[in-house]
Amino acid sequence: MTRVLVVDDEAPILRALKINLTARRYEVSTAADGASGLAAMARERPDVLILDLGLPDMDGTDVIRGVRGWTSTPIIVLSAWGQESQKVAALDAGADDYVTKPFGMDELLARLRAAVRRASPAPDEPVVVTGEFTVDLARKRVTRSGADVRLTPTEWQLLEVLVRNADRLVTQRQLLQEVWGPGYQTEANYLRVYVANLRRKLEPDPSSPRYLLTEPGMGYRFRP
Amino acid sequence: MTRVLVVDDEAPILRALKINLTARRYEVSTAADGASGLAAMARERPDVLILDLGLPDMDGTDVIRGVRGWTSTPIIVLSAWGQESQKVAALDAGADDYVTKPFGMDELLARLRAAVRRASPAPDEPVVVTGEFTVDLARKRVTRSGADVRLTPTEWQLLEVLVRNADRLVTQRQLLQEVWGPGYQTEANYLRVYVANLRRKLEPDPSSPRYLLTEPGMGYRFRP
DNA sequence: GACGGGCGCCAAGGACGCGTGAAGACCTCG
DNA sequence: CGAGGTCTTCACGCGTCCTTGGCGCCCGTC
Repeated sequence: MTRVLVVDDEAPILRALKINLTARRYEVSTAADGASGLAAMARERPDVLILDLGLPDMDGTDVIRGVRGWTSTPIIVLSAWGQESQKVAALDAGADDYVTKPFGMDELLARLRAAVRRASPAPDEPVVVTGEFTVDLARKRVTRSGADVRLTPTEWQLLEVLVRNADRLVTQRQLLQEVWGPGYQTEANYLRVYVANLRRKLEPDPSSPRYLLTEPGMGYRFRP
Repeated sequence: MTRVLVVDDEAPILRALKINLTARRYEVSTAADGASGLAAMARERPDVLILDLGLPDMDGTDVIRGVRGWTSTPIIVLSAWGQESQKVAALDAGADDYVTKPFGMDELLARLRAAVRRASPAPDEPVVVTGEFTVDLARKRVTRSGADVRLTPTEWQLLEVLVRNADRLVTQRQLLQEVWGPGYQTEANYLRVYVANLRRKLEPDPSSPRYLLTEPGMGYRFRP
């Protein structure tokens, strides 16, 4: 299910969006100001952010920059009519789309669909195979010699990031950021623990890995 | 340079866009109806398509579907005010963005930048080759005659700075600053040690380097 | 021909990062 | 309310990498 975070300080709009989006089978969470919006982004990792520019505590473009600092989650911006310079600033700060209030719900929903579709251009290779195990990104399943391998949520997220960047070196910072969120960029401990777990479950010889390689001092690399 | 194809049947709008976009250093080509627009897409492979929905010969959403059949080039749609159902149909057909006429040129330009930015997340030159070895910046990988070369973090950082400034002289100060940070700008020792390491790992004859050259008294230079 | 600066090279120590096991905190079920 | 599973945190041993100093060589200069 697609998860949407709505950040707006006007309660009626918040309620209207929540009702409409929930009816369309989106999973909706909300925040009423910029600071708690940023916090919610990090905590809940929604698939899309709908952001009102007229927040009480922060400038809207600063919120956008705060989000863009660590993720490319699509951002749809809401704002009052006629503030064209704001539009430009928001788009340049990294917003993906812009809707002017008052807006039609149908238009917003269409833009939402477009944003989600753009963000997931992954009909490409949903399943990756190695000599030892196979990873099915779409089904979120891992099998090894025919049998399913049980992964915890964190283990799966970590593996997913590595597999999506197959053959690429993924920095420790990047891994921590994408799995645990910003603010964990120094907790390299977690990586050691969870990479060890994955190796134990996936590698033929966990102590001399063939697929989940560590690049000392830099990060990890998945080799298909 | 970014290439834009504008498809619109109204000559004044076509001219205005062409003038404004050209002034912004876009490379602009035009078409006046859907059929020639599709032909131009296939022929010229622009980086972005700006499409007016009100064309004389075809329905706008059909043009979008025709384009989406074979490429994911960003599409920005133009249309008259108030036709909300059209907007929805266009976005669902695969358009990336939507601008209502009359529109401000600044907004269109901002949306254009956003579309291009989304489409090309990799403005880098990811791989550099020499006669002896290849450096893949994106994958953070160095191969020499087919085999991977193991570099330590510091070695890699140093090599990366040199490769990104290929053919340019990089001063010792700059290298020390970018690899070790400010405050190390006098520790020229480090450079000697690590350049020697890199040469040992990459040069065919480390004692008479062909790719990692010393510029006495100044710094170093990478020659691809 | 002696001198000195800049560079290449080597080797040793100390610091740092990684893998590992284990224990406590936390959450989510039954 | 308890039990199982999951996440966090910590300490230890080991291997690697960084730092540092010294030495010799090749230049230029005096």
